[in-house]
Amino acid sequence: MPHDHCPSCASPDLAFARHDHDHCAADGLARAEALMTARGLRLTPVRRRTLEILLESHRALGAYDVLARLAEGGFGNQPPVAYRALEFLEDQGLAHRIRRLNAFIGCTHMGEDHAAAFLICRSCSAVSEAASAPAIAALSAAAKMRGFAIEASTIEALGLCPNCQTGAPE
Amino acid sequence: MPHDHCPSCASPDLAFARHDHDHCAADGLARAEALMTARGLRLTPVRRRTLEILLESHRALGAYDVLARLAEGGFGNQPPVAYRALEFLEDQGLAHRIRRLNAFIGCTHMGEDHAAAFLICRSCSAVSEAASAPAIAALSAAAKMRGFAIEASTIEALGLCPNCQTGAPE
DNA sequence: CTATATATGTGATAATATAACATTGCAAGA
DNA sequence: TCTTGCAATGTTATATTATCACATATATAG
Repeated sequence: MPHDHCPSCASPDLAFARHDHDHCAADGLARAEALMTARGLRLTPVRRRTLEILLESHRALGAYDVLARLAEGGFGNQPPVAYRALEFLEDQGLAHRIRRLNAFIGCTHMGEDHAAAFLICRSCSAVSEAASAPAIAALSAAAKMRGFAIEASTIEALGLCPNCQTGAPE
Repeated sequence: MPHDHCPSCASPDLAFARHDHDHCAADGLARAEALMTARGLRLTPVRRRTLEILLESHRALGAYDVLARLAEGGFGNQPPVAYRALEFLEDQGLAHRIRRLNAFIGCTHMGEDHAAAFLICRSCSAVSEAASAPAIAALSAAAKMRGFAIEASTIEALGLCPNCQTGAPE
């Protein structure tokens, strides 16, 4: 399932693939702007810069890493500055929290109204985003048996990305 | 899939069901002892007590909650005491970490050599353990497309358990 | 232009987790 | 039986992650 908005994309997700990352990041930012406009919400300077920082790589960044980068740009350097921006981006589906790493990553499927699953490389820390719908469907069977109503889910897999499978530490 | 070791069990997992919890907890402890013996490892007093504490309820407990309970019993009350015991139990599959809650819960499927998925009630905090194999199978498709090798996974769903679906805060 | 809501800044602190090293106690082989 | 070595526990200190509370600033609607 290539991105229909990204003609150069032939892979299900770019995180592990060599690609024009400048394009990738710029595109993400543009999509975010468009979404915020459409929703009547504001991608303020802190929020925009926070997203920009996250989109610089396909790796998850801790809130304090983000905060340090924000401070470099003249924004406040107290934790709430970063946490608030990150929370906003997460609420809007522009970024995701990776619970396994206590860290955050820019979304690579903005606007696709998605619940996401993540593949996290334990060697290079790259994170690829996948649709979680199939996994949730599987979980739903267990939920149904128990009468449990699922509202949100966290689906993360740790392992090795294709680039790290040769010669990575065990 | 009822527990074959538990004749009174008609449900896939007991966490949300009324049941003889004394039996449930005692059984868990006994199974843990048996497993440790079989593996030639030691369920020392701290570890045993830690497991006992976790098995007292089908709720996840923070490491510091566990620590306080351990201290009551005369064990050390510094964080590593709890974290080490919890880590040991987790490594042995006797307990699980719930990442969404930064907390730990006693395993309800000891010895079944399982990767587990969790259904977490946001109202009463009860946690039910399910097999994660089906969900992981679904994720595997995405992993395969990307050439990613899954080694471990975190699968957690947040929602409402059957007991909390009527009249729970939105 | 002003009232209001939204967003940001700041200081303090809470909650979670680990590092490093000392001490104890069990256990296998001399 | 010793003793030697390893596994487990205890303790101090500190790192990391996250939130609260309140002051200030900025945008937007009326």
